Amino acid sequence: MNKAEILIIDDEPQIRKLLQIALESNGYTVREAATGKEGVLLAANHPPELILLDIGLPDTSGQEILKQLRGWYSKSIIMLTVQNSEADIVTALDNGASDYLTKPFRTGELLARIRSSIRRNTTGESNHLLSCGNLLIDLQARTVKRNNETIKLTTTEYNLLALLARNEGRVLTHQFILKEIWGIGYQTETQYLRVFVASLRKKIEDDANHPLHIITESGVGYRFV
Amino acid sequence: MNKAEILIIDDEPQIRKLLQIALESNGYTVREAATGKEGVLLAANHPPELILLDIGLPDTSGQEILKQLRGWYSKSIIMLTVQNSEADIVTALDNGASDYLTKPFRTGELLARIRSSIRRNTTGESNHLLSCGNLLIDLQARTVKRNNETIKLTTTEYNLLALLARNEGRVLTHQFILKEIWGIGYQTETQYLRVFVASLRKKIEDDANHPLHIITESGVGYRFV
DNA sequence: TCATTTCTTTACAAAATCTTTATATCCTTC
DNA sequence: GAAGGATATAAAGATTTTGTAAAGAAATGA
Repeated sequence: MNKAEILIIDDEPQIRKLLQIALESNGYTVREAATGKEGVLLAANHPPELILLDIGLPDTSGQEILKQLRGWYSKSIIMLTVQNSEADIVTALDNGASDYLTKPFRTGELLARIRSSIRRNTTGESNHLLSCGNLLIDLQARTVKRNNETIKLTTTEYNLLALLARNEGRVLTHQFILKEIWGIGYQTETQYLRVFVASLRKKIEDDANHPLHIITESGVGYRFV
Repeated sequence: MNKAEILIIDDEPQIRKLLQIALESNGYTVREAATGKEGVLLAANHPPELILLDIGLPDTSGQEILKQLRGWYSKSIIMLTVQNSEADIVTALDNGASDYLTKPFRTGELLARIRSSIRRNTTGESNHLLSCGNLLIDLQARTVKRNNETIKLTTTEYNLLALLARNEGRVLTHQFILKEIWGIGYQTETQYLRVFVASLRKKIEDDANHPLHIITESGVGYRFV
């Protein structure tokens, strides 16, 4: 069977070793690079299915490498970050990162994120039916069903949900969402977002206090699962 | 009752007269245009159920008019041709004509072709009976029954209801509905829509204040269920 | 032609949605 | 466990959108 190739770009040997073991034991083929330069070269010669990129690299900043890669590489790039680096994360997502993981990370979460990222870029975007648990979003009919019952959403609520759902599994920054839904010029109005996320949760979550669909990524944005 | 509208675009007055008599005596409403330009204008202001288009027009060639119409008009267009013009016919079919008739034509064949063309584009090949709760819409007969009693609708009311019902469950935007019923150029006249939705609701809903069939999607359009 | 129906337009009332403010809650860090 | 930042929620205006009635214009049919 074909093993998906994953490229790790990180300067810390222990992290690389840890990732290698976790990934290989789960059926992935792994390549490693200790520097950004080396990583770009490897990616160019052996385009992998997914790249794990450390945000803090010694030679060139991870952000720089990310931009370079995004010049031609269109598959998923997951950033590896340390805690409390929201600003870096937001920049990275703006630069085209697919997702991020905060060190130290649990293997389960790592694998889940990788699976979801790979799935996302293999499935065709053409589908207009998004099904997520008890939710069914029909982008063509512009309707949303929960447990098979059509629920009533306002224009903004629907737009927001559709945006999140189209990017299932991926973190969308506050700024990005505000730009998409309200337009440029509203990118600082994060309170709008909170209000509408709250009302959406009331309508689509079983328990709005423990949301299963719209997940808060504190300091960064929201994620739909 | 509700008569389907047919637009004739032909420069010869005798042909128009002949068609008009044949069609009106068979329950159609007829509009006439002597030039291609005039025809396009009429079609845009009163989208008919079907268009009869002469292939040899004096101002612009019928082929040109056909292409223009097909830019936005999706129902049937039957070309009227003279004998021995196979090449023209092939071009016309390539340009999106639904069918053709060779002059001189027998009335029986004309009516048969028209019936079949209208049937094809009103029903999407299959059923022409839409049943929704206590409503029964017959797209071929252009009648609507509520609780088994035929109710009286104006042409516009019927067209609107049929459009909504054919797209059951799907949100249709104001602009789309206006374009389909009133023609391109009416896409900002949302007030027309409100007036007609109100009068439709009065006729088909049990309680017009709590409509079950025509649902308002605020800021977007209407949905039929 | 004239009466009748249907469509268009206007005006205003009603409802829904959005924005803003205020306050509560959660979470991280010290 | 207290402080501070970020997030959640409720509820009040403010605004936009929708519904309805009714009058004038146009089209239709006898």
